[in-house]
Amino acid sequence: MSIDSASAREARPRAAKPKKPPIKKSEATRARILDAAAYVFRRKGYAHARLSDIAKKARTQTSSIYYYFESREAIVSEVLRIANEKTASYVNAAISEQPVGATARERITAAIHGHFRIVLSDNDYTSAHMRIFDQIPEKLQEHFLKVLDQNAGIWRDLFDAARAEGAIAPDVDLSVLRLLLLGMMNWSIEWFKPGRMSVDQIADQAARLFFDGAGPPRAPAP
Amino acid sequence: MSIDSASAREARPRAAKPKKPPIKKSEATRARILDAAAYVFRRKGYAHARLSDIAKKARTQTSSIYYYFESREAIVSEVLRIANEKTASYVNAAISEQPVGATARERITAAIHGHFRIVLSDNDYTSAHMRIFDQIPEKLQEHFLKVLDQNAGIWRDLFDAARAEGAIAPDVDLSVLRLLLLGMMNWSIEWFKPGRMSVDQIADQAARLFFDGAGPPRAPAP
DNA sequence: GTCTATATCAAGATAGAC
DNA sequence: GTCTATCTTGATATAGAC
Repeated sequence: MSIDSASAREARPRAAKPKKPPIKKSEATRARILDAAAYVFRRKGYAHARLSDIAKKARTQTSSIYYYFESREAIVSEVLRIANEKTASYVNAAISEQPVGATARERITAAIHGHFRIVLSDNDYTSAHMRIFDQIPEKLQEHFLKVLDQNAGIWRDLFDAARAEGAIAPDVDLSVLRLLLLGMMNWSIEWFKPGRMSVDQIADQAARLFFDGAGPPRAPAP
Repeated sequence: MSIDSASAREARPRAAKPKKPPIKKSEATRARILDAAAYVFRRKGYAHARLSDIAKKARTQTSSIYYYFESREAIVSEVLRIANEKTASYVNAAISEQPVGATARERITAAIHGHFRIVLSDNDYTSAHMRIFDQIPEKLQEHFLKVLDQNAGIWRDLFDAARAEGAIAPDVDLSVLRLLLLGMMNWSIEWFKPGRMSVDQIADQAARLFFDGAGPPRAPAP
């Protein structure tokens, strides 16, 4: 079974028949199942999510799921693929909203805001990804670790540019810095409760911590 | 079933009988089961850990486990209790190793080192705690969230002292700061691989990031 | 305290009618 | 494409001999 099998279905162009609706029913059902799976995985984790839970949420039957996916694993694989796609495009969008002449610091700040927004959004796909990643079969984990590492490329580029501009001190290890920052952001799903502070306020605090630290200002070396 | 049922067994003093070894066999077996449980939970997560895996690792029988614990849940509860105990005492020890006149910054730095050491140690209990927390039954989660919050008291005290000393800028939100820091540290278990950098080197980078940020030094306001 | 055997149950997956 | 019925497997938990 290919990891991408579920995603390989494309809306194939067909001879124009005015009466046909643009979205086929089967596509809609498949989408409902995926949405339901993301919903259930987010709330119950991978191991405790039953196909019957997913079927119920998708308003269909457990056995009907097998018409669309060949196994439980195929479903989770597709959910994770979509989650990664969403995260990457979200962070990329946040960065490219910055004006052309923006400094590296401004672009990193924008990326931090984008990442917090997606992590703390009510998006079931990305939340499910965080929650279930270390419960899925090893094979899938290995595959998606590669995807994750590819997506980290955007951060590496950002950090390299920041160093070149002098926005990151020369004696800081860029890899560790990136991993510490991502951890700070990703872990927020464990404690964030809407209400006291907005997502953007938290992102501001994090960006400030990232560049300036929590301590008082200190003079540059003479 | 009380959450503490498993821990309630104490080495009860008994009339001195020189021949008796100080550690009863049953205590040793129980400890072996707990060690094995921590080992398996760490590697497989909660849901995928089978009692038979634990029994095998503990060199006993699945059914024998029920002589020591009344359920799977009782085992995990005891593992988590021990994990919390270890973490708290580790961080506390790191702090109290500092000399009496140490600054808040020095004590926080020491605590950061202590926390990284326990998170990235090869201790199965604390690693298992990180891995399985969001897979355990809700009732247990609620209980241990309270324990976690109690343990966070040490960080709150540290931060309050730092603010009083001016080591943390006045416009930083202390709660968010603490949660961001803990996330940065806790997430490290996801990416740390022994080799390139030591745990203490990572802790140094984190402490520096925490107080001074990754950016270049900036002048204090005049 | 430990072992063998087994009851019980839940969940993924499949068959085949409609 | 969807439904009912069922197969199959694997895991927790218990009974009872030793």
